[in-house]
Amino acid sequence: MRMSKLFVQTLREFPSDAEVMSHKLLVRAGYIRKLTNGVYNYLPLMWRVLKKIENIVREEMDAAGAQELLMPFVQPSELWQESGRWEVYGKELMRLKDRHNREMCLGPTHEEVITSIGREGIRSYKQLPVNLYQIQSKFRDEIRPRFGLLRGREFIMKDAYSFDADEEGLDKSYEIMAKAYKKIFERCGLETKMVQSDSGAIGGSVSHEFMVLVNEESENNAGENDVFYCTKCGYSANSNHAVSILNPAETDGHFDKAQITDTPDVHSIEELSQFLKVPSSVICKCLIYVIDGKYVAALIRGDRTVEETKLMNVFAGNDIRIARNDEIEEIMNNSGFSAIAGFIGPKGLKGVEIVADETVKELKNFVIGINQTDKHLTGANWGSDVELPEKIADIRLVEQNDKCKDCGAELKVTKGIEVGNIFKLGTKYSKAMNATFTDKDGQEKPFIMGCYGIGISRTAAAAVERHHDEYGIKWPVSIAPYKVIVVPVSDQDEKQMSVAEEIYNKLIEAKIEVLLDDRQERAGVKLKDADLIGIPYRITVGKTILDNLVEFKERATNVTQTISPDEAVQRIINIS
RNA sequence: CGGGAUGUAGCGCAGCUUGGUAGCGCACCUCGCUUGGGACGAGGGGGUCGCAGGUUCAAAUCCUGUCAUCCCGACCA
Repeated sequence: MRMSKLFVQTLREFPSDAEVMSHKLLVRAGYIRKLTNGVYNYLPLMWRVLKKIENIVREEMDAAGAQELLMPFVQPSELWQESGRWEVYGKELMRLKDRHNREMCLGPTHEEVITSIGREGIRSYKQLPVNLYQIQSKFRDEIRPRFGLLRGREFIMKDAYSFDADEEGLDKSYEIMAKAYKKIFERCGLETKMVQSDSGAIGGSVSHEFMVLVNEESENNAGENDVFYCTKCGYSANSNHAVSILNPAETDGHFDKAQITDTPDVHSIEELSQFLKVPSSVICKCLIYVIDGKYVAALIRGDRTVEETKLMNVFAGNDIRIARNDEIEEIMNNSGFSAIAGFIGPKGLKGVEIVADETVKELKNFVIGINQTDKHLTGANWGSDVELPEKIADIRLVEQNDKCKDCGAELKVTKGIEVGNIFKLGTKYSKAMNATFTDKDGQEKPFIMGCYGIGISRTAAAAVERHHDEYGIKWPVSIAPYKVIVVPVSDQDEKQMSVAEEIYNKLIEAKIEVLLDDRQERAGVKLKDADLIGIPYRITVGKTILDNLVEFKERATNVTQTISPDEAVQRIINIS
């Protein structure tokens, strides 16, 4: 491709509305352009990158025995009613009506559609297992789209769905996908970590995420997830799912008797700890949440933090948020109290479900709110002063240096970009939607399903996050839009131009994806653009061509060498 | 949903306090000159100042509303 004809506009400055590097660079280098909030045009260079990633995904999915198909982007509400998700999916589901006033939605994922395909097409266990996948745009009306391609509302995703006759079959299908994913990301030039995670709105039991770790890059960290991992045994999990052994802390408040103590204007745990001169770990924190519209009080040791996803899962909820002050007021009114936030306790709460984290069980002579403003109960004990809630669960956020539950070593935390995820769905959708097959024994049984996603556009952005420098992008060769760019320094110099053309033609002949910068620009512009766009190899034809020498540059390392044009061509051909 | 900020040419921005008919850099077009790291000179094109009302002889500027975008928070008990 000749640069003079290539549809690309590079910018001299970074766009003002971009925060993370992948967003800044992809816009500046002319790969993407925002159409509206969270929705981007993929310009020709970007589209080449996306197709590269898609093809790697296709090759590995096909090799793993999956078959590609394409499902509609617009889906009827009926299917979502069947699965029960029409009600629970929430505002992220973009709903619309057709001319007959029928309710439809834009596909944020395709479990419902694939389940309907499975139940129509698979009648017998003899047809199983089946794994079907597609590569397609998804639309999720995110609360807050950001970071360019990393969290858009419309994005390209590969989603695969497996159907098996039994759990063993699913385990096998899951294992095959886990292996395929590892290979896919490796081929894309991305090192990933497979971590345990919460299964979220998709539903199901077991799930893992593939994370690109980005902690090393200090400024503008694009990693939206905290990943906890054990340095010894390899345990790793998303913070929404990670568990640990209770960290040791002072659990005895050393108050000699239970009594109501004045704590005027002391609202936070930190203030309370300072005021009473006790460690925060002997304070029993009580947080009021709203889960699917219902009030929940969560008790946790004062030095620890509630993990909202874990808490929500205790109640099998879909939506969680901390209660507003007016809601706390309502609870107080209903329970015959009048305390404000900061002094809430579990005792006597009406219309509120109570759950306690494991951390509060062992507390002795502790401090707790009693629904009286400016007062706390000190020296409290379970049973005699406050009832220990029946519901006890692990609802705490793991912290760095907590001990690994598998081996006892210390856990560390790092930031990650989730580029892929795999779920064991089980029978969640097949049961709800009555998708069954006839098993060996003649019995009608629901499919045991799994689903497997890869964010294609996010993977591209993650690659930029991982591979760039101050001058621009450094694409891994496997997903670069072009492999090599030939740059004649002066378009006035006939010799330089003719050699550049010659190299260009030889590379085309060898079926190499090559750019020729034949623009009438000064050398600086062409060299800057080559770095910015991030083509992995550059062959620069300058004055030294009189000695039959060109410059060969590898973008990944920025190492340059002076070699003959023929050798440069040969080197490119040898790099596959 | 709450808080903060911003909307002026394709991109980056100034002008607004103190109202007077819109400007700078980059990009774009023409000519000259220049060619190893985003040159230079001369000339030129491009903007209903987010939108809608209001105040005024006069509004990018003041007032009201609205829409959009960006950032932060979503942990205070």
